[in-house]
Amino acid sequence: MKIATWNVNSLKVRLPQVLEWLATHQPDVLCLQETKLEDKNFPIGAIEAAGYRAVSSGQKTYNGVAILSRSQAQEVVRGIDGFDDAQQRVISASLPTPSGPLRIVCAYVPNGQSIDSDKYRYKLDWLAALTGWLRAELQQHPRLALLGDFNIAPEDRDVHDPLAWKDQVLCSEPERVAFRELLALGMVDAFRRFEQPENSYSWWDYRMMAFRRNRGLRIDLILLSGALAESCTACGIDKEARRVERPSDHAPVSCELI
DNA sequence: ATGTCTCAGGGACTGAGA
Repeated sequence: MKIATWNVNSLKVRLPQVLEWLATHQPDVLCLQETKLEDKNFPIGAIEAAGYRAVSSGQKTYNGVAILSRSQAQEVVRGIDGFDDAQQRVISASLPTPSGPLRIVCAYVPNGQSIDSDKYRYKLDWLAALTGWLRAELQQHPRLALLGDFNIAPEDRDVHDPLAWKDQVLCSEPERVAFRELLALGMVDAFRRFEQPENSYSWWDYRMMAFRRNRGLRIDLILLSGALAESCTACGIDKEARRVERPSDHAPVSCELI
């Protein structure tokens, strides 16, 4: 089965591109971030017409996450248990598979703005809460995949110009330490389990012709629990989705699970 | 290189967030 994640930067604007991508790539699961829609405005009709179910946790203007799936999502949970957060950034659900239930956690990690911002402190607190919560979730759901926009480039090879980005938000050491705390739960970065092209990124700033010059960062990730990582046979970034008319600034990332 | 895109408020543009 194929599971995927995509920061769409407004589902209202990006709906045609999302429907096109679903039709072409036929994922079993697609996690969306930055839907920027309240649940009552979610385009459920168009999604269902495309053959998918959807659960969402949205708000007006900012943030918002959703899980699209072929089969009906079960045990849907919104947010991080024990972390009071007005921002809609996490939705989780279970999906039946032949190998047993698959737990999907769709996350939109705070951007942090800059390392001297109060939003950066919020980002680090948020990541600590996510990690603590996931430790318990993994006990409950051993076949767990965490997909989303992490707003962290894990290593220098995930950055087009590591020197320019050194100690900047998305690349700073405290963020990378927080990311490694997630890995320490036994999670595996699916993308790095396979040989990949050099200079592989998932996000490029709209400005400065960044995409055309491939000046990007790899911040959209799929982390798999140990049990699931064994069954992963491929992982890749779909740069083509960044070449379409009116693209998101992010490209989708997907992986294959047996 | 504060250079693009999206959204809300409010009825043209500005500011916020990314």
